[in-house]
Amino acid sequence: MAVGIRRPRGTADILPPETARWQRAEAVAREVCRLYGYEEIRLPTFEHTELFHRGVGDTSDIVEKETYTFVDRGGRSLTLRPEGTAGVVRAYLENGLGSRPQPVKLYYLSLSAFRYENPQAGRLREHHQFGVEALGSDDPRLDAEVIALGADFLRRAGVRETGLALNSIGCPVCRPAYREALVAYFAPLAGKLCADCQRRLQRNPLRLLDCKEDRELALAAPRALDYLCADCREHFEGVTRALAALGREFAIDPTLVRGIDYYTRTVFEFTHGALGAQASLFGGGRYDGLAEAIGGPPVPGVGFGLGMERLLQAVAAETGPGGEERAPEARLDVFVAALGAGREPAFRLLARLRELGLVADTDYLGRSLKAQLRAAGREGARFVAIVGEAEAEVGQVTLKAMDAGGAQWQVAFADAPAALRAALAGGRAEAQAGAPRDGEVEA
RNA sequence: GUGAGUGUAGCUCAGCGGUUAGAGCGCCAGGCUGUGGCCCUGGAGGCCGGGGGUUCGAAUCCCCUCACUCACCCCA
Repeated sequence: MAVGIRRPRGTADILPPETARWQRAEAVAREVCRLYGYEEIRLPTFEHTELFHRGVGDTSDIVEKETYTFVDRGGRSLTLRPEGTAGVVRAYLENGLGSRPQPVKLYYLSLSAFRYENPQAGRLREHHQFGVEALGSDDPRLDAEVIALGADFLRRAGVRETGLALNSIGCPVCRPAYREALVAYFAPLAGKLCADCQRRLQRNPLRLLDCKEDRELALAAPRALDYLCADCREHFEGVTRALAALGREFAIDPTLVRGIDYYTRTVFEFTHGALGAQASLFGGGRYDGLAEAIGGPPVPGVGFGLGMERLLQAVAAETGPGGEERAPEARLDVFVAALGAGREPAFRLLARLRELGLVADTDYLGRSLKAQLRAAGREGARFVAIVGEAEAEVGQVTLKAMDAGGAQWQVAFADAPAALRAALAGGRAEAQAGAPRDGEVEA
């Protein structure tokens, strides 16, 4: 209200203490990736528009009506990435990662993705994804590994109430037949289909299964699994066997197709009950044709993308309202309170404490001692170092414990850092033992 | 792109035709010429989202617009 310019629709400012929750989730993601042997990749935020048209697909809703596309000053058509996979595959090809040991296993973290959508719960115009891509192998065990990695991440991040839906949508060999079967099934029912579905019948019949208008129709439709070629059937069985070997539970959902065109064979999705209409926590699958589609040699791949905002929403829902509020405060080892002539030496002390690795801060508002102590308490300081007129005169520092006892003693200015370090390391008992007895004052 | 709901202090909200628009929390200060938490007192902070209209008079009623929320579509 106070400012004239506000953030664009569908974007979010992420402030402390919310950023701390992001950092915790990100730390978990890095750790899980490390265990599975995935390394981080960072990519440009925008790519040539062509990449997404050929990769994600012209007939996908994402490219058809949700991209942020612009022409730069050099006349190039560029697009803010709507997802992460196409860029990863492009980078794999462009940087010759095919000549590294295969498979190449990569992850990206809090990668921003842009889609021109109407915002609602769990949906933004800019959101952030944690994703994983394993390139260079079509081994079904790799599909299972990617799924297991995602599941482990969810569990460690604090999400338990989640379910895995799995399906296979075949490959270029078997999909045409399935496509025809779908059209044959839906065509006589065209009159009953919604406007969008009328169009899908022509352009992208698989997506008819996605329609929420009439679940009965979709559930009764021919199933992709029944039309798989021998290779795809074997692959799918391999995935389910591998998941069983890993002890992972899943439910086969014949209507699961997903909205991005590059998927082949395996598709999967984790859903969570606390996300409103946007139940999908993360989704992914195999994309063996993507590298070729964007002009490279055939490179099989499998991966997923996970929405960080939705993840944190799910974590918050499971932690409970109280737990979410109780974000750990930024603890301070020492608050340096300064008054009058003490301000110069106090500022030097502050720098010295930080050099020693203590978390230290001071007052920058010229406040009264009372107010500075209040600030110290608010920031969770364990000790306060007071350097006022009196201390400055005799070259000493008053140290005060901020616990219930509030013990207080004085040390020479030069000894203050060591005394504070000892007090912090040993707790209050040692702190007092190390302090001159006659210097102690009861609060 | 479509539909519904909501816009009042930094936050959560009250006020819903009638003097200078309020509370709680938070922030700052005082109560104690230098001692935190609890308490008390005070202060700062609002073009009542924006524009137009109705009216003697609009935060309040009407219209438009923008934003937010939820939902459709689709996705993370």
